[in-house]
Amino acid sequence: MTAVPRTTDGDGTPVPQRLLAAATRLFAEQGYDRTSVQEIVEAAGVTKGALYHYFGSKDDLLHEVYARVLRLQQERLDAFADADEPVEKRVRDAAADVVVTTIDNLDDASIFFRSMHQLSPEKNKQVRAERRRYHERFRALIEEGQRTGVFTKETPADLVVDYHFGSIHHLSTWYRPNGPLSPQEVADHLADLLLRALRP
Amino acid sequence: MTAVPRTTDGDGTPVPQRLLAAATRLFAEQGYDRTSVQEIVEAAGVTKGALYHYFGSKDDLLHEVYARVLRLQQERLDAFADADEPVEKRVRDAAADVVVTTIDNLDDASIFFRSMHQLSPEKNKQVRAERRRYHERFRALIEEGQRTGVFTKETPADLVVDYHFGSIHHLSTWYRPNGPLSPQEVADHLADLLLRALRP
DNA sequence: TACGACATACCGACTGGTTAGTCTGGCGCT
DNA sequence: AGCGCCAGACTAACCAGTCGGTATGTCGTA
Repeated sequence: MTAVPRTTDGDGTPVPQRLLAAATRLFAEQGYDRTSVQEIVEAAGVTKGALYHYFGSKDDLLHEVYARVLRLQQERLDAFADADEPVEKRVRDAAADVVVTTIDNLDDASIFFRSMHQLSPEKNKQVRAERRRYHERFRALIEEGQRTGVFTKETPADLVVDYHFGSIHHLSTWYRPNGPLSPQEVADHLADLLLRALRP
Repeated sequence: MTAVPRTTDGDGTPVPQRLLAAATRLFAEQGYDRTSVQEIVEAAGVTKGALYHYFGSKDDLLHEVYARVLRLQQERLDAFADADEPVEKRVRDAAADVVVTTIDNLDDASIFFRSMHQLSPEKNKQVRAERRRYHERFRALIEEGQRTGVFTKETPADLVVDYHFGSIHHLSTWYRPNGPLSPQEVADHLADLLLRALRP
C-alpha cells in the first residue's frame, strides 16, 4: 500500500471505476433520486472527496452510465448492420443481439429507462441525440427490407422499431435471471416475434 | 364562496380530485421524487392541511393513481375478453383498446412505468399483484388461440404478452399527440404487428 | 543522486437549502 | 356545540456540493 498509486489501493480496480460500478448498482436498485452520494462513496470504499475529484456532479455519474451503454450498443448494431448477409439475417441478428446484451447488463437497462429524465437538460438532449442515431440505423435496416420486398410495408418502419425496443426496454421489468429461459432463448423468441410480424 | 362547502370552493371539482389531478400531472412531468408536496398543493390551490386530511402520505397519492389506472384497464380487458367473438378478434380488440386508452392517459402511463418502484414495498406488492391478474387474463386469451390453432405455438404466451405490453408501456416515451398518427391508427398498427407475429 | 517545486489523489467536516409530515387552531355548516 | 374541512407555521432529518488540508508521487536541475 505504499508503492501503489492511491488510485488502486484497497482492491485492484481504480477508484473511478469502483465509483461507477457502485453507482450503477445503487441507481438500478433504488433509483437515482433515492441514492445519496454518501451511499455511493461508502459502497465504493472512498469518500466524497474522491468522487468529486473524478466527477463533476452526481449527474455526471449518471451520464457516464448512459454514455457507456450507448457506445456499446451502437458499436454492436453497426457491426451487425454492416455485415455481408441478407437483410432478414442482419435484422434478426441485430434484434437478438441487443436482447442478449441488454440482459447481460440489466442494471444499465433499468437505469436507462427509469432515470433518463433526471439528467440535466443538456445531457438529456445529448443522450436523446445518440439514442436517435441508434434508432435511425435500425429503422434504415427495416426500410431496406421493405424496399426489397422481404418485409411487409403495412406498418411504418418507425413504428416497428419503437415496438421492438419498447419490449426490450422492459426486459428489466420482467426478465428473471433464474427463470426458465436463458438470455439467448429469450433473444431468439423476441427476434422471431419481430421477424414474423414483418413477414409480408 | 360562502354557501358552498369548502370541498369545492375555487372551482367546481372537489379537493381530493383536484389534488389527484395535480399530482398526476406533476408526477408525469417531473417524476415522483422531484415533485414536492408543496408543489402539488399549490397546483391544486390548497395547502398541506388539505392534502394530509384526505391522504395519508405522498405515497398514498401515487398509489391512488395506480389504482385508478389498473381498475380501468382491467374492466376494459375483461369486457373485450368475454365478448362473443372469435379469439383473433377478441385479442385484436383488446390489444388495440389498451393502446388507445393508454394514449388517452399518457400521464398515467409514464408515471406507471417510471415510478412504480418508489411505492412503499407493500403497496408495490399490491400493485404487482393486480398487474399480474391483468397479465394472466391476457395470456389466457393468447393460450386459447394457441390451443385452437389460430395462433402459433412457437413462442410462449407469457413472452408474447410481455412483448406487446413492453411496447405499450413505452408509448409515453415516443408517442407525440401532434405527430402524424392518430391514437386509433397507432393502435391498429400495433395490434396488426401482434396478430402478424402470432400468425402460424 | 539529492532536492525543491509542483501536481495528483484523496479525506472529512461543514454549509445552505430542501423536504415530508405534524400540530394547533379556526371557520362554517348542521 | 360539535364536527368535517382546511390553513399555515413549525420541526427534524437529509442531502449535494465545497473547501482547506494532507500524503504521495514526478520532474527538472545541478
